[in-house]
Amino acid sequence: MPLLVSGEGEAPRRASFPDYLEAVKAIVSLVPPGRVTTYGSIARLLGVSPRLVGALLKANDEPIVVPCHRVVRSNGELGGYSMGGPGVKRRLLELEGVGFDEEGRVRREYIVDVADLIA
DNA sequence: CATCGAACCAACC
DNA sequence: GGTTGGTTCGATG
Repeated sequence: MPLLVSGEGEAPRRASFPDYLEAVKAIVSLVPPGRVTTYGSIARLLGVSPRLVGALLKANDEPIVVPCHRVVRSNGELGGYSMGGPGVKRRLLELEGVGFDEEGRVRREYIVDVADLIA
């Protein structure tokens, strides 16, 4: 059951890409530095498929204002990164204080669910 | 731990 | 009009 949004003076319509993009931006910016969240976590909150979240972040216009590097896979692997490759992504996270294990995965204790951030 | 399949929407060819 | 993506999750061996 997807979200419903209403533009000003416009009939309510089914939320679509740009709308979800806004939501994701807001959510990602809630994640504090030194912590990471997952695609699935966001997806559940918005009621969409995790795949869509990936597509959203890829379509993200401004990676600077929306730190998409703070979103990783649920098993701790980095996932992809459109700009600069995974190496850059890992460096950024390390810079923020996120810990990695020998396998190159984010340690569990650094991963938070967005649900927790709201609660 | 590794593999398989299904769910979902826009972009791309 | 078909394939692909920054994926996930449960089931199975």
